[in-house]
Amino acid sequence: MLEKTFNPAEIESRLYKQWEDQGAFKCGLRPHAAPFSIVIPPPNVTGSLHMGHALNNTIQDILVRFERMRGKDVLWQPGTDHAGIATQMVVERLLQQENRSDRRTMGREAFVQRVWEWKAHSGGLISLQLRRLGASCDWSRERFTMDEGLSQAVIKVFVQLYKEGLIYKDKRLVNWDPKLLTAVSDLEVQQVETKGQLWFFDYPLADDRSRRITVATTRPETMLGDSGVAVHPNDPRYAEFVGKEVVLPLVGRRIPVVADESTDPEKGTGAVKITPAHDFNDFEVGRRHGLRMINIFDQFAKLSLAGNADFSAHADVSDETLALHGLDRFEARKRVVAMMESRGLCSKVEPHSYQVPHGDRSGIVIEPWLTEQWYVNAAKLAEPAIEAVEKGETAFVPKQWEKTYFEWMRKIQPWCISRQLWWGHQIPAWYGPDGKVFVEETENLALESAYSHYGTRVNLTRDEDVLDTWFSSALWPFSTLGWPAQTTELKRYYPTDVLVTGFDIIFFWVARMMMMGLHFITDPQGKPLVPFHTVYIHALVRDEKGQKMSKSKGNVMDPLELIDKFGADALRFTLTAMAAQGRDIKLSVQRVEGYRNFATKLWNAARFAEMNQCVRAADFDPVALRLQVNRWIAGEVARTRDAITKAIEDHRYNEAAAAVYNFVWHVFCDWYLELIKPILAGDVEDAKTETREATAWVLDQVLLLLHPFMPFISEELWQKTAEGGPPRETPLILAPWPRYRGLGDAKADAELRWTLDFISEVRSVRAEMNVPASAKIPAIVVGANAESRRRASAWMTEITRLARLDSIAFAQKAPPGAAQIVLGEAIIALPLQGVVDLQGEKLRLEKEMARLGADVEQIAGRLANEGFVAKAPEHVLEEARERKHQLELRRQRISEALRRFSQAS
RNA sequence: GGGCGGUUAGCUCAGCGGUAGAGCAUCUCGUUUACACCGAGAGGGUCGGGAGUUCGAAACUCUCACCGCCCACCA
Repeated sequence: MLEKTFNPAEIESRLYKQWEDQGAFKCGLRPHAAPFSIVIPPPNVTGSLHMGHALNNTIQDILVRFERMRGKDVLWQPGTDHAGIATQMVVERLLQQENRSDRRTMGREAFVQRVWEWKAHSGGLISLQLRRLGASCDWSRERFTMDEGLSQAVIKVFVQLYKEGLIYKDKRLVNWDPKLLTAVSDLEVQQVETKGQLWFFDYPLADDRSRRITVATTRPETMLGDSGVAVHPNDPRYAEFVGKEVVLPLVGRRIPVVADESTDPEKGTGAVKITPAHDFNDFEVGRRHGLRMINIFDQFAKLSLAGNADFSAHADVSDETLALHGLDRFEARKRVVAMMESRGLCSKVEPHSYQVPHGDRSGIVIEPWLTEQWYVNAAKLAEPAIEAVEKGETAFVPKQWEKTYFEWMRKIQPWCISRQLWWGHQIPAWYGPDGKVFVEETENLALESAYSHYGTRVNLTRDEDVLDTWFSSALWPFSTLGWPAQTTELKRYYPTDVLVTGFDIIFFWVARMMMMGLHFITDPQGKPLVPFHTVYIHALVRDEKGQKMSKSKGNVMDPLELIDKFGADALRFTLTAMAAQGRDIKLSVQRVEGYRNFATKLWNAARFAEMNQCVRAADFDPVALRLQVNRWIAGEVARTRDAITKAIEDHRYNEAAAAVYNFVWHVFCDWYLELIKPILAGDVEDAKTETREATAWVLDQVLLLLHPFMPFISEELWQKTAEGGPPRETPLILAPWPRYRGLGDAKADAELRWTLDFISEVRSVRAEMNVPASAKIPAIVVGANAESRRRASAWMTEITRLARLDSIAFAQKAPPGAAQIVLGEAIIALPLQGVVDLQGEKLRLEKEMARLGADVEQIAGRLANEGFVAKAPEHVLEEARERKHQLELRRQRISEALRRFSQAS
């Protein structure tokens, strides 16, 4: 017996456990079937489920459940990412709260140990939360990017790329995060629009201190590191200065004025101070002109002047300048400005808005800083990755994202992969006494290598840095399958089929997986393999006002709360229904509530079936149905099945959801169940039996078709409806996706269409004429042909019930004072004397007449157009002619009705 | 500056060259025993402006306006 109300919370955990216990999520259950594989975008081990995850994993789960039902051998590979910076920050904060020693006093080994402990106890919470969503991952294969095996893959990749010259060490400017004290990659830097000021500083000419060149800057404090001034070669204002020297105020250093194409005469004063060690553009200018790189900051972005050869060696550096030593860069800014002002060298200050780079994790201003780091030659690896998408080996859906991918890949910069952190994959590089580097998979191999290099045993010290988290994520599609070992899983499930992800990590992740996959994995013939054939890029989930959800805005919707309140199925269905391609999702609680109602609706339909003994029959064959209503609904099932199948194949999830929703609610519940009530209540046993079986069958099909979207309620009903019928062969999750042959009956469809129209039209007129629902009125069918008379008689019970009529009669003429409805060639007259407002009815008919007139005119115009008749395809013409015919027929009937109407009054 | 989206009913959005759609909201009616988390019905749109292609444009092209997002610029 089904409970009166559907209670998702009660069934969800029970069913999920059941599936897991049954091993339903496991790959390899169907060794002879075609494989279908998806790797999950590994969430951060520190993460908890947010709306983006909910959408991302709902889509994956739909695909996975769909393909599993289609009989494939499905692998949904789950796991988590060690998330270097994020995790290290979490544990450091924890240490701080516990008032324990910080990581530096703890030491590296102890700290890393502590992170592992944290991971064991609190990490991976998100894996549990994914289960609540219903994600049918093969948890027996769960992986973590710092697992032994995956770490092996990381080391191997690093070493090989190094030996191929695709990984190298370089000293250049990096994005330095002075809070996290590590380099970060370009992608981890966010430009933030900032309101600041533009200061105009005068630099006196060395030869003639009365003359000055004025530069404009947003970063006055960096002037201490200036080693030149650049002007545009064609700028007449500064032509005479080029080649001369100016004296850097506060420091006294003589620095040259150089001409450089990159200088924009329009910006600032057209003369720009050059600080090669602290600005990416200046770095290039400095390199072109051989300017000195003067580093004025330490790792905390504090001024570092004392002991700095560029300052202490110069006698003309004032004590006041040296007193700036140790100041934070922003404090230094104020002091430098004050010093310049007091010397009369700050000629102007303007308000100025500009983009300032911030660390996306730390949130503080990034400092370009000169350090030695490890880089990947991304441009080289990008070549085959670009080509693979060009050739369609990997396709993006929607396609427009390919452009984004190409844009970035074609001007890709070297990828800085070293991080000055402790949590992560330590770089397999060892240094000899003279600083020579040995990159090997193990320390022993490095020692061997060093031995043959030096000819004697030496001590090596390992590089302290770890790799960017995305380095290991880039290997995810094959490292999780066991690579570098040539496992059977790797052979069977790689390349994976679909990657489902958000556009925000196309660069971070998708592009890098393409590069690494193509570089390291080949087929038996040696042809490089893409990591996935399709990349489905989904929208971002925003709040109902379209704002990005964020904790600081307080507009975060917690998927788990929504699951608690409305059920996982409702949340999943909401996200699916709204997941149209190419647009962000604005999520509102109301929508979730609406789809919760949908689940309840289905539940109640199942209860209705149960109450009416609609039990599945063992040898049921929908093709053999006899009753028109049952033949019709079977055809509707088949159409719905095809629509859903196609929509999922095309990644149009919202359309798939709409198709199943519309069928269940508006076809099955609103019409079919209402139409069969008289049969079920009647005493024609054959009809009753057939209809019960048909209803049970349709409900079964609904559960099958709905399962990828709403796995819980469908599985629950699947099991509950097993009672009394033949035993279920499998749980729904493993049941086959329906395929039908021979369903769809044009005659039944036409008959039902006619009947449904009859009912709808009468209802509509009744409502418009304010006929009380309690008033049962007669209907008189006028001018009906034999078929319509047959139909009216055959469907008498259903029509009178649903249109609330007391009888249907036939006549040659409509009675006076009746509302009249055109249905095909016939007119349905509703004698409403006394109940109806005659004037109102007349107006109604006239209104319809006018509307019809306009429609007929429009279509007649099209058909009168020679071009249309000559060039439009035949089926379009045929449709137009048929429609015109129908409209004219209808117009004729209405005009007859109007005439009769005026005769009567 | 470079690139990519968006503008369709009050709101949120589908619409993939051939009769303008859904959900929600609104209004009217309804305790007909599956369901008020319901049922029946209704109102509401010259598809941002303009031009073009086409027999035919909400859809394709161009252009303008406004709104987003991404990337590159700390003068």
